[in-house]
Amino acid sequence: MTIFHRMPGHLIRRLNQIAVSIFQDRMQGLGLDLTPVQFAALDALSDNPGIDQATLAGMIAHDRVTIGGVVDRLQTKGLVTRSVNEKDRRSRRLVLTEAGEAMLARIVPVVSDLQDEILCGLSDDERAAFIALASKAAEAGNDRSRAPLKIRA
Amino acid sequence: MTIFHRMPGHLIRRLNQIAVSIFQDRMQGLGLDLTPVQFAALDALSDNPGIDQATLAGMIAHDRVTIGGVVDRLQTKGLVTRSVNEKDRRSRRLVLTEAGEAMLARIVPVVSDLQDEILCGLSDDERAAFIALASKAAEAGNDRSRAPLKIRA
DNA sequence: TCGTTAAAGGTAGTATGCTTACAATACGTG
DNA sequence: CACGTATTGTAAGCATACTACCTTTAACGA
Repeated sequence: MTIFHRMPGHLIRRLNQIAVSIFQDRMQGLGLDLTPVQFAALDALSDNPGIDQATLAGMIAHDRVTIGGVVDRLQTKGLVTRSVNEKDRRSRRLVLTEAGEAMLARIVPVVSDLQDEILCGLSDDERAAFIALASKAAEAGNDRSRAPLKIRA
Repeated sequence: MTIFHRMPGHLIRRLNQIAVSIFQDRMQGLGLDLTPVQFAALDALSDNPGIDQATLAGMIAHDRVTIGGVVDRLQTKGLVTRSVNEKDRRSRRLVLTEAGEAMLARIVPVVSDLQDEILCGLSDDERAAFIALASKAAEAGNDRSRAPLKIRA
């Protein structure tokens, strides 16, 4: 065990690797093919129907290019519709299909449930402490990210 | 702010995004083109010269395929040599070049220093608490990852 | 109205980080 | 020794997650 393994950068990467793997296992268990970003996009679109890709990107802290690809795949799967916004022909209006809403309703409880599994090594108190610290750090570092979270006013 | 933004999975992804961005900024500040994985590989190889790609992958918790590509790029940059291990012709002996050792020596203090910046929103006590909790969670979830950490005996 | 600026989405290119599959090589037991 | 098995590296393919750049379109000031 070198000091490398105690560095925040490494630990955070490891936790992310574990979280993504657990997410994938759960989806596979349901026979679904959905990634964490795709879930985030569906969730944000359900709460904010009709937004464009750049706004969506800001809501879930991704860059526009990545979200373009994610929306492509959600559209191919029939979960999202993408149409030119006639009020601003640069942007695309994104709306969940019925299948998209149904998919989201089905997986929301699963995704909520799996969150505890990511931190299964921690007690309830420790998990709460971790979430509080992680929230604080993520908020403080928001502007250091390439794709900051942009919460609408 | 939806509940989504308080989910460990999202927070961890955000922290990783922030950490990678800070790493990239620091490297760019030094005029270098080195990624976090590439640093991890150089660090592990400096301590364990002559290991093969699979062993390296286990030491830094990545899969073999990813490390194959990383080593490719380190070799192209002249930081690592890769040669067939005559004792086991399946594997490749990886050794840092002088340039690789020099590069590592140059960036180790920078990388160590930047760790605090990742968690700049936390006080010293909070940062220590975060690291302890993250270490515990990462260790507990190690086997859930697709590429678990394999510490040599 | 014209010209500058800015914003949205796209393409191309790079690097992670995986999956599956396969060739070459080593290793085990019968 | 032969055969089945395991391991190393790699190829092909997919999905993030970016950068840099370009086109289209909108907004705004003079």
